[in-house]
Amino acid sequence: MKETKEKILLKALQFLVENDYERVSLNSIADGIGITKGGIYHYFGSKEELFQECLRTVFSKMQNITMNSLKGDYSLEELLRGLFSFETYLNEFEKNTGIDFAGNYLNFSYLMFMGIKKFPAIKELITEIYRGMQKDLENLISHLQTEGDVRKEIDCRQLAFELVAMAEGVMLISEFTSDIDFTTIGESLVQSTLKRVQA
Amino acid sequence: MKETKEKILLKALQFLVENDYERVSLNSIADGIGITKGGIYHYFGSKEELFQECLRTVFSKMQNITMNSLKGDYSLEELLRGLFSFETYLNEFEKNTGIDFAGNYLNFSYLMFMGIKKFPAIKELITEIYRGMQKDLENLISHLQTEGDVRKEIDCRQLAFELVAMAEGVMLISEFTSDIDFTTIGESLVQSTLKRVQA
Amino acid sequence: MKETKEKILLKALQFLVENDYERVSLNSIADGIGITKGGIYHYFGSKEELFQECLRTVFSKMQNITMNSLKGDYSLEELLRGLFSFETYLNEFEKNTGIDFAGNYLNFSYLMFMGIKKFPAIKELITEIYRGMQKDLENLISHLQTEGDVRKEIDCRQLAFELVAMAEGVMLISEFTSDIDFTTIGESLVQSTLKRVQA
Amino acid sequence: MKETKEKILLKALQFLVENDYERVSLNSIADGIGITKGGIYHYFGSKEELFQECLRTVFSKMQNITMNSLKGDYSLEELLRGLFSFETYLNEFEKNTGIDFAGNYLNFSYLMFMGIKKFPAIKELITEIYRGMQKDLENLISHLQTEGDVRKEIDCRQLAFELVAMAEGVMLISEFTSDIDFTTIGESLVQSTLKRVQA
DNA sequence: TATGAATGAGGGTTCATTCAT
DNA sequence: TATGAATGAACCCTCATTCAT
Repeated sequence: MKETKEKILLKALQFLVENDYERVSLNSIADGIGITKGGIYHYFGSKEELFQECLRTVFSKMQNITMNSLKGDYSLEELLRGLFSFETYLNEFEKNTGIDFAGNYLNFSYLMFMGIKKFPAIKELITEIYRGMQKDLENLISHLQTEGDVRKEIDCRQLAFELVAMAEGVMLISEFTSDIDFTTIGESLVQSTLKRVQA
Repeated sequence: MKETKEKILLKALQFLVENDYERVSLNSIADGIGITKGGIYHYFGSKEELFQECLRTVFSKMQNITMNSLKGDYSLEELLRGLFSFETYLNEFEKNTGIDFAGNYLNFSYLMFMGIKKFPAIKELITEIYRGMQKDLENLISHLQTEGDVRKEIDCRQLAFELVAMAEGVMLISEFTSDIDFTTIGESLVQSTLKRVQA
Repeated sequence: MKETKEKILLKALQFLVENDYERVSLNSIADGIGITKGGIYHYFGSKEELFQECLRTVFSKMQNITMNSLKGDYSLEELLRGLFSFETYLNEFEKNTGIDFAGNYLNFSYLMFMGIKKFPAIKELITEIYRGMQKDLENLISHLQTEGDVRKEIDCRQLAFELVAMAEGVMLISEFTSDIDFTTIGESLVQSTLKRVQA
Repeated sequence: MKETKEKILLKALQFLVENDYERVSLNSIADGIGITKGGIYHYFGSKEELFQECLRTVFSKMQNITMNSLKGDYSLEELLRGLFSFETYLNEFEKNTGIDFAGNYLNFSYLMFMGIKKFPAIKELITEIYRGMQKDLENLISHLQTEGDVRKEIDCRQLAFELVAMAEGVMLISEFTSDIDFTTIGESLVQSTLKRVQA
């Protein structure tokens, strides 16, 4: 049945969020879903294959989420506000995967870095995701520019890059800075960006 | 002699940049510097202890670098330009550690994430580094504000946070976006920040 | 198959009789029965677990032997003679375990002491064995007392303790005293005990 | 200085009472007395040599104690009472070695068994001790027999053996039987022995 | 489709021992 | 007389992998 394979992938992902690759044993996965180690080899040729598929699945879902979040007919302000409401991402993600990142951006980042170091193919996937986000954002901004909502002198491509980078950076740094409020930061970024970009 | 201990630490760090923690074996380190596995235990009580000291050293050096980079009597423009000249960091770092990150920010980030997940003590060290950077930056901006170079309505603390986050985010995202130039990005960020902040 | 597990247990016991715990390596056990070291971990979670089960098995069998030896409708003389025919124990034991103690009571004692020092659970088992022996003996003596074969003033419980202690002591000391004959000793003890106990 | 060597021996013994041979490392001994592992090799050619000398010392002291305890002009009752006042042994021993057996006969027995299994030479020493005890006891009893205090038909040699065995056995078994009082047992043995032996 | 026995390579760790100083 | 660096062998243990069933 398909169920078993998906159970394996899910358990693998769950453990991968908690421990690192080498620490996650096929045994623990098998135990976790009530099958035998050997059974895993019916669905995956090797541990690497399993985890590669696992990560591919994760980041595919992530791509869907980010793509959908940038479709639609947003005003500039709505666009920015969506971009800087960081928690939405992880929540959306948890809804789609069933994996609880516990609001922990570190765990998610670690997954990304680990995937990249281990599987070159994953790096391309992730690159694709960010590239897509930037492209979508660029298009939206460009559209707003055409309609006169964004200043003419703005380089849409670069702005898109900056915005994505900023969002990412804030999520990362906020892990190390407990005395600053997420929502305040988000709103502040929205306002300062509006000020320098809005026509 | 002290040489051996430092050779061990250096080799450990070198391997850690390339592979992940579990993959780096004491065997390979020992082989790499021409001693026996058992010899490592003359200097370190365990693998964990070795790598913790290894990471502690790395991040201590990083702290020194970042702290020094934010001392001095900068104008607002100089300050921002220093903040967004990303390559300077890694270069400075390589000069101090002898470790070649090959302009690869991912490897460095991985080191950070791994350290945080594995050693709580390291997390505190890193938190301290970022907190320090933000505090130093806040003070510098605050000073500039007193002198009338920065707008009165700016919240210095929050601006400091945003700037650090942005710098970090750009370095990270740029790893996935090969078609944008680092120097251009940096200069553009300097300009747009000046525009919204300068009195 | 169950065979392998039992082979492991048996080999472990055999080596344990010869060397001490720390000296018996899983390697030697594995080699001794033609499997791999890793194979042992299919049946036992750790070296300790293996040897604990090993000792538990040994002492359980011992319990059975001693219990059976004290059941039945013996006369006082038969009872004592059974108690002081030391070799019977070890012979019986070898029949049940296949382990050759080579008439060497020291090896067996060592097993006991080692088990006690290392595994608290084993200590309780052994305590139980001796307590059982004493209780059974006490009941038998008490029964004989009721029937008028044992003097009224005898404290059955204490006599039981003394007899067990004496039997044990003789077995132990005889290891260091080669110039005294076991059978003579046994018979002599039977006679002197009869003299002071028999009604 | 002689001090160091004795410190080593003493520390070795102390650890040997607590852990078993393989578990006691030269490192822990060296640490325990504030010297280096290498320093031990100035006094002992190997670990085995050290511990053999260590055990030899222990059992030599034991021999002195037991020998002295059976010298003197005792009455039969005094003799027996001395023999069955078990705690005296360990106390005397602790006074001479500084090692605390914590009233724990098991630890002492274990030392004996371990020594025997590991060093054949030690076995002979111990055999000698017991043989000596039996011989001394035999002489004392024989002397009492000549004086008419012990029945004529008693085989002195065998009685000596029995008494030593009983004492040993009681100490051993009492470790497993917590609900019987040492002093009561001792006194009871004295009485019952008197009854069957005294002229 | 899945089990379970077994392998074999490798990992971290301990420790007696050596030796230059 | 003692240190301290270093070795090397052995140890327990883990785990991905294979394969007969």
